[in-house]
Amino acid sequence: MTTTTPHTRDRLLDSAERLFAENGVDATSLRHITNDAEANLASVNYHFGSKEELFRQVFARRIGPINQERLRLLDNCEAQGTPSLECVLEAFLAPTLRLRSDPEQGGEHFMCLMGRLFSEPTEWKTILMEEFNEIFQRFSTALQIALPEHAPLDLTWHLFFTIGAMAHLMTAGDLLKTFTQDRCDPADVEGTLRRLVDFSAAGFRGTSRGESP
Amino acid sequence: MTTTTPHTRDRLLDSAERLFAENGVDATSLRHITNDAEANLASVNYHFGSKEELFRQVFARRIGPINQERLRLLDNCEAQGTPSLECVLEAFLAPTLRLRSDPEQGGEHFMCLMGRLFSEPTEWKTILMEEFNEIFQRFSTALQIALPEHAPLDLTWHLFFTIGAMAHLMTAGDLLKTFTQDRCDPADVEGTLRRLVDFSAAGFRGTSRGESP
DNA sequence: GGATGATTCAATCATACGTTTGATTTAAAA
DNA sequence: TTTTAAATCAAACGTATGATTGAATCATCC
Repeated sequence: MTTTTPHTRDRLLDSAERLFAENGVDATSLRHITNDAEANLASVNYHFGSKEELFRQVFARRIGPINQERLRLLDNCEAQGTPSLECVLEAFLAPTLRLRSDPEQGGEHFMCLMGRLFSEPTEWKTILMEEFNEIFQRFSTALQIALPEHAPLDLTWHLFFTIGAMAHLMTAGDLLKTFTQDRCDPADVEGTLRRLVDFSAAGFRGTSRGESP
Repeated sequence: MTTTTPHTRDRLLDSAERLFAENGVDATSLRHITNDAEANLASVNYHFGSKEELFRQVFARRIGPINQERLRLLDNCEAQGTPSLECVLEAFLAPTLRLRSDPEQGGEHFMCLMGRLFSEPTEWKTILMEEFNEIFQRFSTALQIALPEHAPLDLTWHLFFTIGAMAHLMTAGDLLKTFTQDRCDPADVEGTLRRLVDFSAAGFRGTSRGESP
């Protein structure tokens, strides 16, 4: 918003995003961030006022476009009449999972950071949830249209499970790759997305067979 | 292992477990812990040597019995011939989810702590994974027996998704309750367990219908 | 009861933290 | 060129951290 902007502010956001993701918010000091960004220690408080506000801005910079993309994809689904379950789920999951292959941006770091936020103490978690409320409501109704015969309460539970699987991919995807000696690789974003969409869709629709052997 | 044990050491473990779960490992200081446990600051380093070792012991105290219970339940499944998918999944999920209703213990705190560990920086995460490796291998083969027609790679992906949903329940279950104004309540442990088992089982078996509308 | 080892305690260590200050540099406006 | 505001800088603020010390206390055994 200033007349001419040196990019110190953006370097701070980039470094903070990466270090928050790699080491956690609490474990990342302003000195780590300013060293990494090759900026003065005081620059954080000059540009952002506090560490908490820096974190909020790191988050706000990315979450808006991501959720916009979610709604855009959902609109695409609904434009062709009653949307399919798979289409709705993909609209929800794709924008975050695709961050992993964000072209030459730090989207991968943000993905990891956002995933971790789900399990962070309440203080930070509420920041995430404020932005998520609208999305949650919007997709809940879309799911009810896609699966009209299911109880709304079931859909809520199932969406919650799906979010859990998504968050786990965001934070521990590299671990899966290590564990399986690269035979499962979340870096194949579209393949991973298809797998998660199919798994969740089957879960939403419910078991197709009886239970006891 | 000493002759007579005052219970300072146990009070430290209990307080650390609770505070680590509520505020995060990094954000919990030894002074918070010792104040809560009504012990002297130096007692942590006397009994455990360091904060990291305290954390390891908090974790080691619980994870062993939990994983033993997992294997016991899995043995129960396999004792009756070829185990059903639901039985195997329940054997995997129940021991952690049931921590929420642990009788007068701090199991709920540990559940939250363990769930967060999945998304914690590598340093702490590896501690979790060392203990998890055997369980992971054991249940992978059990799943292959329960679903012999499925590719092993698919089962690995699906187990990963299931773990994600489980971890999300452990760390953000209270959030689901708040969001739904108590209409979804993870405190109903057996009901929640049944929902997750059914959801995952359907996901494992795959979609029962076509995709496009 | 005195000796011995285990535990607790207050006090302090050096280091790191987020934040603030006031001077200095930079760059656009007059 | 002078003026003015934005931006950067080194230095310090007070507080908190994990760790350590050596004396004091406790319980136990000879």
